[in-house]
Amino acid sequence: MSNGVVNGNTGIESQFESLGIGRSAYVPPHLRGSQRAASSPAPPPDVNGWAGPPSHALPPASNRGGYESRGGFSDRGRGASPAPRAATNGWAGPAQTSSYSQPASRDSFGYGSWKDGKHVVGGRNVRMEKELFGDAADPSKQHTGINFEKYDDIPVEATGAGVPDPVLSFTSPPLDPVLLENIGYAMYTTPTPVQKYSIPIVAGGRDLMACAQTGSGKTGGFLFPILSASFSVGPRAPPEAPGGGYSRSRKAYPTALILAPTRELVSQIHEEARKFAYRSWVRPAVVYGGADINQQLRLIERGCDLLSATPGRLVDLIERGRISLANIKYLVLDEADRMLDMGFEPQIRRIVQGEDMPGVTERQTLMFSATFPRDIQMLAKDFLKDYVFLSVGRVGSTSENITQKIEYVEDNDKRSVLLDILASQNKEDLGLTLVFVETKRMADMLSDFLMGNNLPATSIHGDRTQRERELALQTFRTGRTPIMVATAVAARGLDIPNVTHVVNYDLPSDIDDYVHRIGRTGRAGNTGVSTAFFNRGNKNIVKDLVELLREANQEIPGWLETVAHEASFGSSGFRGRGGRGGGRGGRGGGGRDYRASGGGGSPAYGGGGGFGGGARAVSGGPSYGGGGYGGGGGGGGGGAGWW
DNA sequence: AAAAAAG
Repeated sequence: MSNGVVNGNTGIESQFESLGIGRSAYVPPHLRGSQRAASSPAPPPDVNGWAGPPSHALPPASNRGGYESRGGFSDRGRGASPAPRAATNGWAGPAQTSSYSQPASRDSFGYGSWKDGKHVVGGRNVRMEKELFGDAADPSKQHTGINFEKYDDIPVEATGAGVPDPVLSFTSPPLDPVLLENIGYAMYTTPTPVQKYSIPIVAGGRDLMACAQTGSGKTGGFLFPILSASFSVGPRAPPEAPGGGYSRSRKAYPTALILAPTRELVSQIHEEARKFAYRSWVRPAVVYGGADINQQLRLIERGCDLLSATPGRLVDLIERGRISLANIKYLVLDEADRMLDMGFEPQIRRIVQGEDMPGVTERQTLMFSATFPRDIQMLAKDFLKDYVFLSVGRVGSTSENITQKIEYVEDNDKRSVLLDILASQNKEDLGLTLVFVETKRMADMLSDFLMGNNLPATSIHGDRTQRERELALQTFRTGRTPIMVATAVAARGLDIPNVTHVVNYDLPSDIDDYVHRIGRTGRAGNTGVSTAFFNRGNKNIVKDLVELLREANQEIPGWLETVAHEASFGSSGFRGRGGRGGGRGGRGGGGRDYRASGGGGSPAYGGGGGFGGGARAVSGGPSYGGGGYGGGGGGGGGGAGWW
């Protein structure tokens, strides 16, 4: 037993290290923690005592002799590679996995391998487990307090030919036992609705189009089945490799590719992939812009089986001949609608259709998108085959775990009102506050203002360097700067535990953006508060906002209803229903399987408004037309209106 | 209109 283990001292110094403060070498987020490990002691024996290990799980790693205390694990130094290290310290534990037969291989202790057609599972590694899964001293990595009952309220609808029955729990089969163990370490106990469906769908070899948002367990929804199958089936030999074996070329041949719109999102997906690939042969890798490309190249060379990437940097690396997609078995497009909004379509089409990626029938493709407008339907038609369509309701908006407040605040008063809010919550509320603004300039100005008022704030937006962005996220996550001012870069997808308050200092003009923003709090069934500053500049969102508040059973200020009524009255004269895109359906689902509703030819082109109350995508008119987007409204006769 | 992403 590891009696000599000392706890504590995860303190200032190591935190500074992990933040890159006081050290010259910049450490990207996906490498952080491996440095710190050298100076931080092993966790106490009970730290890994998560409840209910699968029956095949090994005993807690701390039972195997405290090899860490021998100090042979120093990862210190530049680069802190995630690649397997020579195991200088064999543990004396029981030989419960096949990896024990090769104890000194570089594949031991956290890294597995694939040998002679079999999965050789790596031994456990306390340091790595602590880094990947967190512990009591570092809860920023843990999904504590997940309210799984809330998840069961989320409506899910699966359509398509031969949809497999959803699974009800994490079991083997269909999931690989090694993956189940990792799911246990991450303390996920029950699959979310998306996962219940996606696991058998992907395991059955089907393609998937899912309308779902982060927060619904989407990342696990694609990582679990992909990793599970990869663990069991093993790598695919690169087609170009001479002699059939692995060539020693410097080109990487990932078998799974995940594309996502922002660097932070890609980084976050990679962190999840690292967790669930623990001890397996699969080496996750990540590439995105704004970071040193040579360091990314070095890391890719050390292993690149499951690659998370932003499109631009990936294209760059393909052009340099350092990544080949010829080996891809699994392709995931995350936040597909957002990627198209950001103008990534040419690059995505190039990656999927213009390079060496296997064709649609030779790979499995999964698309995730919050909405299902026509351009996404087109993409689905081109990239997917006979797919199952999954529609998942919203987590945050329809449930009542986020208290949404709307306050009328003129632009000139916003600063002082924000100070009031922050001051009043500071006393008892130890959670994090995320403040959304519309412009990068405002983000800078506001965070400067807050800091000038002795409030620990930081900011994140696209004009800050990648290093600054990552540092901001890190200090926010860890609570060193519990206030973060953000632009749209942080609106979607980011999963930051413990955000208790979201302030919409500037309301967005798109209700979907609003939903995403407030969804940064009240995660996973926890409660959260959202405050929005509303004034005459936000007229364009008022109708959808009121509708949403009503749906979510929130209190609606009388004045807001008045505004909504008058705004709607003002525009309804010539626009019928008013608002944009015909409104949303009853329960706020992400979209609708346009294939199911028949209606004759060329469904890819939408056809028209034959879908009562479905997603905005299939309502009449072009997605961005009609003036409901921003403009419109006011001019047309609202003269007697509230303004 | 702004933001994001390749440099």
